Amino acid sequence: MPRNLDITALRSFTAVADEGKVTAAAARLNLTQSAVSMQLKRLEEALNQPLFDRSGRGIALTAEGELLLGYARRMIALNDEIWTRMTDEQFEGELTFGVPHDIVYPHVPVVLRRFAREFPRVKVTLNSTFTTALKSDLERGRADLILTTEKETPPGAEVLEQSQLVWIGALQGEAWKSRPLKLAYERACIFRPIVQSALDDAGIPWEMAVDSEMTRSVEATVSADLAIHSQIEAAVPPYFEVIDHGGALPSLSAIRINMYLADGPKRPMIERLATLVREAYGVSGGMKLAAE
Amino acid sequence: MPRNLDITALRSFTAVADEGKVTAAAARLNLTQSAVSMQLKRLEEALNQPLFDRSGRGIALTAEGELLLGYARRMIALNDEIWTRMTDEQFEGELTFGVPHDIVYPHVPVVLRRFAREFPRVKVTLNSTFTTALKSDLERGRADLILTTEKETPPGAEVLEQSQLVWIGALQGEAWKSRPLKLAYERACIFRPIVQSALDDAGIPWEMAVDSEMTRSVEATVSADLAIHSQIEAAVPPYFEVIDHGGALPSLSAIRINMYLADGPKRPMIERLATLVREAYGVSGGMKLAAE
DNA sequence: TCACTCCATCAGGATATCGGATCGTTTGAT
DNA sequence: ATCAAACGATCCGATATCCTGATGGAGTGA
Repeated sequence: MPRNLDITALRSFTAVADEGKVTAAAARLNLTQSAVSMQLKRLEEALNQPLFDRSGRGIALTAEGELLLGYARRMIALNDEIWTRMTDEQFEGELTFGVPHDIVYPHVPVVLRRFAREFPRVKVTLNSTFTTALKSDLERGRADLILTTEKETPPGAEVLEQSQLVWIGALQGEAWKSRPLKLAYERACIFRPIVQSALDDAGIPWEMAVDSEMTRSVEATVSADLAIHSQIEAAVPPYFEVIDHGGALPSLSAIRINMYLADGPKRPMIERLATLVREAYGVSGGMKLAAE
Repeated sequence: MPRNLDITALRSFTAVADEGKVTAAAARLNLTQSAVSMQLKRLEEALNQPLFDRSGRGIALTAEGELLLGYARRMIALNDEIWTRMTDEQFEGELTFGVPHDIVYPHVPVVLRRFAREFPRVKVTLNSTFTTALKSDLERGRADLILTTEKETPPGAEVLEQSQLVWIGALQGEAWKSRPLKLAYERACIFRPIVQSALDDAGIPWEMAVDSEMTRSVEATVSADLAIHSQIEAAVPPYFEVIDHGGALPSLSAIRINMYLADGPKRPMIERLATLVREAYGVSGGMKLAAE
């Protein structure tokens, strides 16, 4: 006794149920009438149930057949979903995801992992530079989805999180006490002008201890307690700590993490990636939910 | 190119994914190693995707394989659900459903129809007599589920609806104005003593115009406007109407529609039937929902 | 380096499935 | 009442599919 249903037979079954005639169903399926008839017979024998009422012209479902019909449709739908998911071109390709390097953690790795699980045939390239570079990438079509750190949320952007910019340094570091204050920033870091003008306004002398292109240099310098840096409160790496300066340093402005989506044929997958990002940041994503 | 997945192959696929080895999976499936190996090959060829990573000892899923694994489990689960639903003895048998004749409408036909759709292999016998007879049927195991009309809700019963007992008569009938008041009731009708004592208390003379075993006789007499009857407000048939007596007749007591479930091996299906009854009466059925 | 394990592949045979033809039944028109 | 058309079940021969058992090659640990 076969324990497994044959999807082909279920297709014939639903076709016959729809048409009410074996011959018509067979024509629609590009099969012979005899083939379809045999499939129905096998199905009935396997389940040991009469599925059709053959009295009279044509062929009508029995109560058992009605029950199976619902299940058969679900089965076929699932089969087809698997098929498109695994083979359809729509679900393969490449996506470029731009994220400022300082907010890659903690959420982005999780998002990438989940997305890869859902769309294994899509290769996601993570591009982590600075907000300004990312925005130009998006405009030129060199990125499909970007996150940014900005003071405002311009039109076309979607805010994921609003967080405070805070001073950070080495664990139990003392560098923040020295004057002139030693800073370490990448050249294009968007926080750099914010920090500099805040210090100028507060009348605190400062100097750029490291003025590099490389994130590594900055990290190393801060780790060695030779300079301090600033970071969004929600994304401080574990090997640094927020400086408890007790008012000795100026407060920094609030910063928003924004998201921008590119348009185009890849939009459905971009939306899906964006949804995962929203979930990671704990944003409801109301529209998407409402649509389902 | 096959558009339909083979459940057998999916079974092998999940077994291999679980075991991590083709040989072990084959043993579990009572198949040869080569058979399983070829099934995997066919799956990969059909989907045109590598599902396993064969480098090294054993065999591990690729990202595509992981995606398929989730789907495969759903597919197999659905297949097995269909199989048990269509062939398992658990879902065939007979059920006796006892309902007082005067509340068969409007809900019972709907319930029976839905239940038959869900369990075509279960034959439901509808037994409609009087509340007292139904309760004794249930106690003697001659009924699996009964509804009753009673003033109270005894322990072991569940109230479905509380409704007023009202006077009914023929459409635009005048019979309620005559004295002595002409009544038509079946001999065992549970409403009969209620009505009689209400009339006695109000000092209204009455006589039993029809005192029959047959519902038909009662209906015919009332339809002919020769007598009046009483009925639960929520279940007045369309060919009768509630008498607008303006206080000339006494108010009748409130009546509850209760439900009793028999215990035993058929309990799961009885529960399901009870759930449909609750839904029809608009009762939440909290416990059942909480359990899911 | 040498067994040992594990998987892919090949050849042969059993089984399943399909297409074409035939037969019996129902149905509606004459 | 009769008959032709429509329809589904079934039989037969051809083919395709799938399984078993055997063989070979690749990786692995002593």
